[in-house]
Amino acid sequence: MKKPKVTIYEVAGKANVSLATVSRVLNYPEKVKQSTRDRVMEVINELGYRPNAIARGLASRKSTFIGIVVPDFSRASVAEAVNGIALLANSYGYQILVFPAEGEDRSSKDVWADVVASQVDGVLYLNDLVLEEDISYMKTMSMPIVVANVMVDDDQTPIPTVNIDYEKAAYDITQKLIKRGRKQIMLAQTRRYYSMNQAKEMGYLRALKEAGLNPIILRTSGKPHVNYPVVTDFLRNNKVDAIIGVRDSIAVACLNVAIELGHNVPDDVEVYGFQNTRTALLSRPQLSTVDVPTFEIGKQAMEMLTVLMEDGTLDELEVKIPFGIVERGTTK
Amino acid sequence: MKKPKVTIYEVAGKANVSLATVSRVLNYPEKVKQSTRDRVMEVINELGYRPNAIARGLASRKSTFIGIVVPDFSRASVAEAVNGIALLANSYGYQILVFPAEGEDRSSKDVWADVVASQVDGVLYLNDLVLEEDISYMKTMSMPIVVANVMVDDDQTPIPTVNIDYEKAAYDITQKLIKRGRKQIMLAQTRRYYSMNQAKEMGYLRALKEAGLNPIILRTSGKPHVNYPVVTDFLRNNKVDAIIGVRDSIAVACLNVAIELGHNVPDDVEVYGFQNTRTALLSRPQLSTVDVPTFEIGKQAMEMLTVLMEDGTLDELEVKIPFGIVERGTTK
DNA sequence: TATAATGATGTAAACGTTTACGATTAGGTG
DNA sequence: CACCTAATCGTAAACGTTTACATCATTATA
Repeated sequence: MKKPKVTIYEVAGKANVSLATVSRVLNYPEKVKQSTRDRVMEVINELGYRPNAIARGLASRKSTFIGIVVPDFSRASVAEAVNGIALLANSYGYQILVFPAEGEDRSSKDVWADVVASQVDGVLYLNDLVLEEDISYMKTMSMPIVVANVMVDDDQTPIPTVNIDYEKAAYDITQKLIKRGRKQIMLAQTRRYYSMNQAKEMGYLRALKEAGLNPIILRTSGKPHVNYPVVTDFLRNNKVDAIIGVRDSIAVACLNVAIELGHNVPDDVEVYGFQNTRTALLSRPQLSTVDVPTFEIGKQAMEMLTVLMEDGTLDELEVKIPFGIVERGTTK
Repeated sequence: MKKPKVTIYEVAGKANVSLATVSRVLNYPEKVKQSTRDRVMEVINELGYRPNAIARGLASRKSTFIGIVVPDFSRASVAEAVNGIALLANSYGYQILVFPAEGEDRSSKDVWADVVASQVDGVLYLNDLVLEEDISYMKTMSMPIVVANVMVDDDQTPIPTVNIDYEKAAYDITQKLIKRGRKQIMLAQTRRYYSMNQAKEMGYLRALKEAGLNPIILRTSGKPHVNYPVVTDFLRNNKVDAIIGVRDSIAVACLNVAIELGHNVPDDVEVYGFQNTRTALLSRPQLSTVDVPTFEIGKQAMEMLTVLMEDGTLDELEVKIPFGIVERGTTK
């Protein structure tokens, strides 16, 4: 059963050429004569030879590995983005190494140390939560990095990012609600500080201010079971006629509570979410939400990373992907 | 900004020892005298030296990389499992390479070829869908493989697997429904063939047969938007008093349709799902479901893989993780 | 005190590639 | 035919580690 790995030497031997030639047919086919190229390729197929990626990485001083640093795979947004990344990475011949940044016992320092040790050619950072510590590590790294779905506040040392314009998205939906006559618009916000959610809050506040309305912000968790009582309590004591959840799951939690408290959705209260995940389709009524093209974000980020790795330069450092607003049953 | 990578030579030079000694303090600390070990460690920290994982892999003939072959990251079950895997992999010093198996243009052959080229020390296979082709590739591979959340039908060449007993889980919930007097129990099944879903169907059928009841099986998609019309149509024309969805999302879709058709849940019809994802918590009423400890499955699979990679032998080839049944608002 | 055993370190050969450089050959050119 | 250029290929030195083996120092044994 043990398959002895076939090396470049055996291919070279069987094809009556030097190992350098074999290497060349793989890497610079145009540099070798058609006839020998064919002969070598035949042997390669016959023997099922696959160059050892490790040795190749060592010799060429580039690993063809890219790293993805993520806090938590189970977040829907990152999983989709990884799909997008994988698609492109593959076609560019890169392999993907994942570095889960979570875990109490793993500090940022450890994670980044692992990243440099692994010799990846570039890094994609997909954290929702902006860690100052991570940002400062990124700035000292010598390898290409692009950051997706995170807003980096500091403008001193710009880092390539790809995002949607969360501020504007929040502004847009808030304004829509206002135009439809809504006056008590609540924002269901996360308790922890996420740069993206902060941006959403900014957009929300800007729209309210322009209309001369007062903000109603409820800071709570992202987890349904802690959400329900908090939201129930809040909605009992505060009159609202519209709710914006910074995530679909939070929006749906609010939606459910509102309906159980006897409100009519969307007549009495309208609800918007953010992300357009599957949960938005599985609520009753179905959730209106901001459509965040996570897959596209991942693809774009990977695209930018490849040009960086090929020593190219980016014409745009902070890319904004267009977003959509999908109206379903929770709005009018 | 360019950080010249520090190599083992520089550490050796600065600590006045040979490179072999440095290597030893990292790999076999007990083999070097305390005093020199301390001195070397000091230099390592000072210089921020991290061994080049690639070179290490080449020299030691093991990469400390493991590969995860998955069809789709956005599936909730795999994302959670990856979290579990990552946790353990890290503590064992393994890095994770992901191989997305999806994509029309990528054949199984390509994927597995990439896997062997990457020189991973072991592979975790997380596909829901059992591809005969993949199974046969796995059997010819010389590296350790463990398969999680997939049922491998063929018992000829046993492959290490970790799972929950889906057949029994389905049997259990079906039986529960029967005991509560339900007679028209519908199974909302996927159209494509998934080995796990097949197992669920078996358990469902077994319980029904024991009770002398007739099966009602609806084969549909996993996607909400195609589900709704199909399920609506079906429920209009068939009387059912209980629904089991092979996935939470399918169960919730059925739940929503049932309620919109005027049925009372859980009085007129009860609903069970499978997986216990976040969607189960965000439905109204909250979904009763089989709790699949995906995270644990991932952990266990990784655990088994490490013993395989250390040339150990597994005492149990097909591990079954215990499951739970959580009763919420859609059952009585 | 001589010798054996052990412990601590150094030397150098691997690991499987890529790639600079040089050698050879073939194809023109005058 | 002599010469030059370009195409083609081979030789050998990297890449940064691990590790078998050799060497030297130290301690225990007789």
